[in-house]
Parts: sequence; structure tokens; C-alpha cells
Amino acid sequence: MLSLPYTRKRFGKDAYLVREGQRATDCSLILRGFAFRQKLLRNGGRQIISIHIPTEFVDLQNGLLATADHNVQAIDGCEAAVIPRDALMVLAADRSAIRKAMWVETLLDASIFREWVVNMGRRDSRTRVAHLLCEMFLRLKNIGAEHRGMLDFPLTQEQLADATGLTPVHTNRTLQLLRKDGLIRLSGRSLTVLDWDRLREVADFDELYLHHSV
Amino acid sequence: MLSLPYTRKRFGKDAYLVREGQRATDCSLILRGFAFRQKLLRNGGRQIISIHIPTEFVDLQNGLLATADHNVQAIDGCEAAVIPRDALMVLAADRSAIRKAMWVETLLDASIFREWVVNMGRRDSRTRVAHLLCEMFLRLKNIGAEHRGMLDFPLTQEQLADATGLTPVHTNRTLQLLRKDGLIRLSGRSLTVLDWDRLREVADFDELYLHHSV
DNA sequence: CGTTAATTTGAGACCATTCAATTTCGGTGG
DNA sequence: CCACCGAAATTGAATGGTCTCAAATTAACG
Repeated sequence: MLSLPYTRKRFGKDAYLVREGQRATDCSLILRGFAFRQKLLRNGGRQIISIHIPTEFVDLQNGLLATADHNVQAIDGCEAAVIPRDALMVLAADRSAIRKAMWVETLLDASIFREWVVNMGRRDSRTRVAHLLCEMFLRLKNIGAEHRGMLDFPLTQEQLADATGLTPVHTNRTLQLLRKDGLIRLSGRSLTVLDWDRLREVADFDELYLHHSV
Repeated sequence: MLSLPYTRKRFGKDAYLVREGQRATDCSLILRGFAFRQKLLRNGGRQIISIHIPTEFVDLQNGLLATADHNVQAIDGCEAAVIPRDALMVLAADRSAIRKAMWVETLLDASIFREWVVNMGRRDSRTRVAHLLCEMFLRLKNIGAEHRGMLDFPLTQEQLADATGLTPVHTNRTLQLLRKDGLIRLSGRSLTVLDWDRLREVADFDELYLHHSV
């Protein structure tokens, strides 16, 4: 078995797991709850770059890149295994299967970033929000966190806005559209996909980029 | 020395190096000219996800992911070393330094994707276009392709538009603004940065994400 | 020098933003 | 258990940045 030193840590709402500019000292694997990566702009804006769920590393690039180029923040009630970077790299050096799994995970990250570039660049607000919901639905389903179309979805509309490049106000109106069309139910921390096929259609969604079959 | 089987290939304008959905059989390293990654949308739109220059792999993720999740196209006069995926993976397995370099390159890719997400999501057209120009300037400078602020820049305004998520018309107007402000000179295939400090300022540009010092 | 691609210009429409106010929700203490 | 509070969600109206649709001009190329 693996003997990897790690610390289980709890992160409250908006607590930082990683800070931009920081020297990389460890990598964090989410055990419970959500976290997200973001960058802050000079004008005060914030862009969420990806959203992470249990079983995912939030900062595996810290293993090889010296300095963190973005921030990682927790969504309320997030727990993570914080692993010293050096220990993880030793493990990667010794065990080719683990090394490969880690590389694949960074490649999956990159694939999702690419799809987000497309989402932000060429999709209107309705399609864009729907696409994000589709992605989260499949990824959460993939780790067994979905039950009859329903899942725990703790993002606020403000966070959803920062993830889609929209304003909170317009995100709100967009969600109302999706609700009115009978595609989703979303209230509090609970998201239900009412009509997956139509949501997928509206979202211009193609799950190839998630590489779930790999 | 390395004994890596490869084929030097020439790609004309818009020729495809990789097609979405294709099984991955090889990886391409750019030797001369530019290439870009893109995805096509159902509505006919195109989003350019990244632009690649000599010394860069355009599809290193093909080494470990089975299916290409996006397209790669050449800009006129692109030459690449096409390397069989299996041979490259054998090399990676044998030589840890090379493996590490490949992993780092995929991580740098990912870092650039993240910055593009921010660029598309939270920057207005002027800042966005300026940011892209800043990035290309530094990356080309980094490979020694810059001379006195000037560089060969073969992107059309339509491609620039697809890379920034704008329309060609608005991209044109935005470039005119940057020209009028004395920040750049851009005509034909030649881009000159006239005032790096101010361009950098206008672009909200921070080169940390390029990790050039690593 | 002709022909097509690329760039540029103009005007009107529209999607998303801004700003401000209101309502609802979730949690906490009395 | 209800009253209160701040956070989150919702609504409205006006503004504005970018898009759309054409047409005109310029540049690139064989």
C-alpha cells in the first residue's frame, strides 16, 4: 500500500487552499465538498477557472511548477488531503502507474480548461450556463454523487457568475429561463436536471472532452 | 543522442494536423510557422483555444488520452515533426528528464488555457486583444523570434477574432484603437510593439502564468 | 493585372451590464 | 419557536459594448 504523508484539513467558506505567487509546497486532493480555482483582476473582477469535486486534485501542477499562477478557494465545508509536494513527486518517480494517473489528471484538467475557453468565447449566456451545469452533472455523476437527476450543488449565483463570465444579475435571469423551460430545478444547494436530453441540446454539450471512458 | 522516429511534414493554410474525435496516433512538434487548436460549435462558430509556435508540441495530450477532443490547424507555412505516439511514450518511460519536460510542457499549456479563460471571461475587447498580443510577444521573444520589438505575426484578423471570442469587425476596430494609442504597429504579417510598458498596462498583463523563469 | 482574400467603414439592433431597490432565504439568538 | 439579521436571490429600468448586416476599400497573389 501507499505510505504517503498527508494532513486532512477542513476549509471554511472562501478559505484559500493556494495563493497566486506562492511557492508551491504541497498538493491538495479534495475529499469532501467543492473548491474552485480563480484569478483576480486588477479592476476588481474575479474569474473562476474551474470547479473541483471530491477525488480531484486542485493543484497538481504545483508538483512541477515552482510558483502558483492562480488562487484556489474552498466552497463551504470542503475537506482536503494536503500532501507535501516532495513526497508526492518521490512517489511519482517510483511508481509509474501513479505517475501516469497524475499526468492524466492534469491532462483532463487541461481538456476542461479548453472547453471553458470555448464556452466563454463563443456561447451566449443561456448556452453557457447550461453547459456548465451539464459538465458538473456528468462529473458529479461520475463520482457517484447523483441520485435520480439530483445533486448537491453548493455554488451561489455569484460564484456561478464568476465561473461563466456573466454578472450575478444576468446569471439569475438566465437560470430563471432554464427553470421556466423545465430543464432544471435549482434552489438552495440542490440542483435537479429535469430533462437531460434537452438540457444537453440547449447547452451545445458534447461530453467527449471529459474523457470519462478513458 | 535520441533516436526518435519522426516525419517532417509541411502543412498549408488551414490544413488539419489533428481532428476532433480521431484516435491519437502521433504527436506533432512545430518546427517552423504557427498552428492553432480550435473547436467548432454546432452553430457554425469557431473558437481558437491556443496558438502554437516553433519548439512547442500541439497535441502532447495525445500521448495519454485516447481520443483527440479538439482540432489542430496550421497557419500558412507550418512545418512539424510528426512523432509516433508509441515511440514517444517509450522514450518518456525510459528517460525521466524527457518525461518531466513533456509533463511540464502540458502544464504550461494548461496554465495558458487558464489565462485565456480569464481573458475571455472578464476582460473587455481592448484589454483582451492587447493581452493576446502581449502573450504572443513574450512567447515569441522567448524563442528568439523578436527583433527590436518586431515579430512575424501571421494571424489574420478573423483568426484573432476567433481567438478572442470577438467578431472580425470588432477585432478590427479594437486593433485600430491600439494603433491609434501608439501601442502597436500591425500590418500584413508583421507586428511591432511600440510601447511595451503601456501595452502591458492596458492588457492587464502579468507574465507569471507563462512560467518563463522555470 | 485581374481576382480573391483581408481589412475597413457605417448604421441599427440586441444581449448583457449597471445601478438600485426589493424580496426571499438561511442561520442565530432570545 | 419566533424575531431578527446578513447573505443570497430577484426585479426593474436605463445604459452601453459588441454584434449583425452590408458595402466599400485595400492588400495579397498567381
